Amino acid sequence: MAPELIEKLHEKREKERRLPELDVTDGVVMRIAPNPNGPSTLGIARGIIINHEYARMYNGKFILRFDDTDPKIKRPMLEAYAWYEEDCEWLGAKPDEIVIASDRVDRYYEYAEKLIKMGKAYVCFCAQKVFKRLKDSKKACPHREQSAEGNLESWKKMLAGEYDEGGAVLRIKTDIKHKDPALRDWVAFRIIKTAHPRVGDKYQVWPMLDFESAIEDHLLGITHIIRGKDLMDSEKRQKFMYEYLGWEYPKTSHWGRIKIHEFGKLSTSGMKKAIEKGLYEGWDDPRLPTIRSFRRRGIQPDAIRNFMIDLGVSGTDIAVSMDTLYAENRKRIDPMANRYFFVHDPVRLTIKNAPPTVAKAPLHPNIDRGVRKIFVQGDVFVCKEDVERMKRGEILRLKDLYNIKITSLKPLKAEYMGNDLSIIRKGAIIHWAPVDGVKVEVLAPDREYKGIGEEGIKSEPDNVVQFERFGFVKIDSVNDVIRVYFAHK
RNA sequence: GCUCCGGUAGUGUAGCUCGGCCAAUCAUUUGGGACUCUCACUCCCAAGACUGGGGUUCAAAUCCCCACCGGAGCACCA
Repeated sequence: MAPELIEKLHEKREKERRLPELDVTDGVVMRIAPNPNGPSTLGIARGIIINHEYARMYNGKFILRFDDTDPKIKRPMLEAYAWYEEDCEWLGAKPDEIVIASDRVDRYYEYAEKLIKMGKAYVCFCAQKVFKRLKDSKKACPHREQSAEGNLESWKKMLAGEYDEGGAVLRIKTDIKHKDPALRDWVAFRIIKTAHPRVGDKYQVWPMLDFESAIEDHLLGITHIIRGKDLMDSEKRQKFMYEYLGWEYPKTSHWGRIKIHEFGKLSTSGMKKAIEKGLYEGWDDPRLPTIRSFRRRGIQPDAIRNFMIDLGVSGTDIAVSMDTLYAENRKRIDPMANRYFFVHDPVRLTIKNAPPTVAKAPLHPNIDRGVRKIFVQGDVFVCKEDVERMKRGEILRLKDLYNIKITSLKPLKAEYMGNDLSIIRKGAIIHWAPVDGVKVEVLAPDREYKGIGEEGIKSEPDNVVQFERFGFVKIDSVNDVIRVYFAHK
């Protein structure tokens, strides 16, 4: 192909990977604002990657902000703060700034007071159900008419801890008759007496996401917000505040629901429960869609990044398959992964008349990195799956070793048949493991595989390798038993 | 019930702003083939879509209306 044509192809491919342009007037400041009530998941990685990518595209700023303002229901996890930083960095999205909401509660109080004084917020003592009934019929509650002074006094009492949990909330006045019920006089602060994992019992009055996020986005100078469409109404609620305070709302766009075939609908809290019950080994269990898990399985950050950028930012609800991510990952790890034999559910195969042989198998089929030498004298292990397909009298090739003829199935026996490569045909080559091989356990999303591998696997801790005819894996730990995490086919 | 958003091949996506160059892009997937001592990689070939109905127009995936389908919000969660 002509070089200029190849050039053109590359150009085209580059274009695919780009996100749609942003409407930029004056710089770009993006943020990802998770609640650290668990580690980052694939869903949050989308937010991290897309927002960071936009900041990068426009030489802007990328901020990681922890919206950890609920010490009770979605209680933050102390370790998760550092995990988020780690995961962002690993994904190639190192934040330029990190902000923690629970450090800045006093500021939120200041703005609350300001809004109360402006007559744009009021302390509401209605029971939740009572208010809902009023709101649904477009009726104001009696507390809405309280004077600014009266509200200020109640607010101070709230802060002083004079009310019980659920006894009072601060509401932002919007339009109680607004046609959209989701926008009518929303809650900005509520009382929570549970201690916060970071700041303890310093505060008993906590802002709701809509309030905290509204203030922070302004203070941090966020120019563009890109997030899930579940937060669409949040924008409409916050815009009332922005108008009262004379601020300009960032430009926004929202993407749809993302569902991953292979993982179903696992929420952070759902995963937490399952881990506590012992169903999973931990947050980085390979069966969980957390970034920590992907990292442990040998999924490359670039693969995740391209995958996310390819998904784009459309408002459509999408259901994606991990196959696409795996294909992306395979392209990256195939050149670097050395090849080894691993036999799961091993069956001992006795070979008659075989001369002692040193098998020489290439570490990589396309790149010359030398060979692995495996000494074999007579017997080897083969996969139960392969045994089940064997027929008596069949001639097979033990890959990189020699040929055999199956002479018996019940006790599995074979006969040495020389080394003639011309017998090789599709489906007649199987892999094997030496009888003195190492014990290997592979933890895969669907099951755990136990078996025997060749000695050389020991020399690859933390590396991604390919177990031939099995799949790509990452060597997790090397002890008496080698622990391995399965990546994909 | 009220409010909002969206519907391009199996899956995701480009095209829609400013209608014609769209018999619709790219990737993945699936099928076939080549190569190969892996069911991996690479390469080649093929398959497969504008939700439906009206309207505007010389011309509609693109603009307008209706219908249908999907999703989100209406929390003292984020």
